Amino acid sequence: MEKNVFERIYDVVEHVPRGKVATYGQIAALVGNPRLARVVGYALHVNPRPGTIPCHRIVTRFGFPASGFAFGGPDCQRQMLEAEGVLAEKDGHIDLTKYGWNGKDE
DNA sequence: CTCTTGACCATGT
DNA sequence: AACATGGCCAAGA
Repeated sequence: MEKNVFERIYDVVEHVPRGKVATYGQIAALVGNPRLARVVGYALHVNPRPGTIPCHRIVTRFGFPASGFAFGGPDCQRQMLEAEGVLAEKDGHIDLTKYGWNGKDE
């Protein structure tokens, strides 16, 4: 009995440690298929559990907030990340080389 | 019930 | 190296 893709996505997203960011592809890869990135975006789009699912920690693989981010605005996301301890670059993108979650809690 | 779109990423030309 | 298309899963019309 395998859980639905959504369940896995939420599980992985919630497992993202504070102070780090994960990319859609990373989540999708951990879920099982790196091509499921679209479903990951859709899963967060519905966001059935706001507050439980840190959508602000999920960015594209370039470190930029995804298009159409409709939970407060891209600036709001940067504020959240800074509050988490993730400092964004001057370009507004996140340094995935340092803050990019490896899929393991340190 | 079938087709299209969707917070994306990877591969092919 | 850059542009275009494919692919996966799910939900809306």
